[in-house]
Amino acid sequence: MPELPEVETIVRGLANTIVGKTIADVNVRLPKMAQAPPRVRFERALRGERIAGVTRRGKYAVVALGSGRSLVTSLRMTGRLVVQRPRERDYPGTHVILRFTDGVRLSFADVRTFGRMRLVEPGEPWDRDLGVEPLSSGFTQEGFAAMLSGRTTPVKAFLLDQRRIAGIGNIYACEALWEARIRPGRPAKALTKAAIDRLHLAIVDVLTRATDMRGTSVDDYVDAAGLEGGFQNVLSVYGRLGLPCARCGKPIVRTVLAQRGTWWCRTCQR
DNA sequence: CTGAGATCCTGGGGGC
DNA sequence: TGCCCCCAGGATCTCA
Repeated sequence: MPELPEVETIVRGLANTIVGKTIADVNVRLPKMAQAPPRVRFERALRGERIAGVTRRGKYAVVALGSGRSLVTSLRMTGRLVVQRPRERDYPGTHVILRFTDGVRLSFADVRTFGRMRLVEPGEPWDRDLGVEPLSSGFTQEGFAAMLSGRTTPVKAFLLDQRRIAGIGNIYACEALWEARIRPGRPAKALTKAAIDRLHLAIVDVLTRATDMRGTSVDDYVDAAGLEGGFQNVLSVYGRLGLPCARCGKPIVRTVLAQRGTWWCRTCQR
């Protein structure tokens, strides 16, 4: 499931390969996957557009177009954005294809069809409800502490709330809480200042290390070139039910919190 | 406002 | 071996 490090890796790959290209035609095989503003036709609006840049906001990949419009893609769990050479075979489950004038294609594939591409008008505040970028200077210890204060919600549920911090998903929420030695079910407001600072540091550290390793491939994730990431080899808790905690040796447990599988160490996460 | 629960999907894994 | 069932999970919506 692509979270911030995976989307960042995809976006960097796209920035290196498709910027400057011009869209020759667009093929939408599953209409719900490709949304456009009222009275705008997705395929027709994109035809002839030049790719001006590719950036990331939270877990969204944002393709800036020459006209000032943007193509915002949410990959959800199994979505893939992959660049393909001319005549290269389509990925299984490809629902939207942008073909450039040089024959290269950008394919949007998703076996579960939860992902979405959305064409956005210039200046449209599509990311209004997204919180702070955790790897930006705007994510401070003080700001984080203020967000947590008074909240009764379990700290893990808080980390998954994209309106507060944008980009953390289930894998990195579990990993950051383990690194900070905090029990996932602990109410946000019950964290001490020391614990808040540990968690702030752990979030930045985990996301940075995972991005450096080009993300985590546990099931479906691949980057824009179709390559897997490397962080799945160094996970501390996620998916490691029964395996020994790297810190204390006790077995990792799995519980359910906020309707999500939650892996953690009962001994060293308090 | 806040939080809980349902919903969307289908490949793959577990159980028998 | 084969088949069935159920689960994974991000965003969005509804409801209390």
